[in-house]
Amino acid sequence: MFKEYLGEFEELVLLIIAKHEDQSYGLLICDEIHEETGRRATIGAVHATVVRLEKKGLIETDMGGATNERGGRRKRLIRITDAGKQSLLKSRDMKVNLWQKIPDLMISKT
Amino acid sequence: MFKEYLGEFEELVLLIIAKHEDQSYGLLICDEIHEETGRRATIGAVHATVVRLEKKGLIETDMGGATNERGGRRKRLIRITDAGKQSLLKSRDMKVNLWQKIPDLMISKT
DNA sequence: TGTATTTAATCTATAAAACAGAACATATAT
DNA sequence: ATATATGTTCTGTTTTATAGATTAAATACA
Repeated sequence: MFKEYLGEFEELVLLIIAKHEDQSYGLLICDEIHEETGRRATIGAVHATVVRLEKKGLIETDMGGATNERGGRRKRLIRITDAGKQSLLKSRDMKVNLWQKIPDLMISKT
Repeated sequence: MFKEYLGEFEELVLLIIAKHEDQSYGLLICDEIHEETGRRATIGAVHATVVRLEKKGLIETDMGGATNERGGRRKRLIRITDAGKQSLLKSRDMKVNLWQKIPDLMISKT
């Protein structure tokens, strides 16, 4: 079976998908990762992760219709599932809980 | 080279280490992961991660002296470095930022 | 019509992180 | 001495993460 917890990149991709409600797709996720975090992910990395998230039931996808824009291939539209939301919340809550137990020295005095 | 970002498990282990200031060690981390999250990690997984974190300069370790407890081998004591603290803060800030942009529908209505 | 351009997914291969548990080491108690 | 407790280190495997080349499908326009 697959892992019970979201990997680091899986969580990032899923957060971006959650942000876009149900109009997310591969290349957009790629761009958004860069805009939101400054980090460059390749389309290959994003796609592999999307496949994995779908297998785990954390997202659902289907091919969009023809665009009214310039041109190009149909998008694979992505939306987060309830299980995906739960997974994000669980991950967040776990870390919030741990941060509360870390002493203040974390805010390093120079 | 290694990855620029903390992996999911790396972050968890580093949070536990931060919590313990400078009295952390392998088996304790193992136990704490279970107590804090309910999740069972093996000592092998923890140790491999400690080695990785040290290579990355996010923690420092050295062997402790003889214990005054029951018995047993010396502990490898672990403490987080400034780079480690920065890494945790960066990871947290990135996610806090993303969460702020996720619509309320995340809190699912039944 | 047909060919260039744009947009985007899919495929192939590799590296890094996560995981499991056996083996080994080093204390103390008796 | 040797049993027991505590803890690290080692070996091997699976899952995630990464990169970028290739393929596909739509529109524009000559």
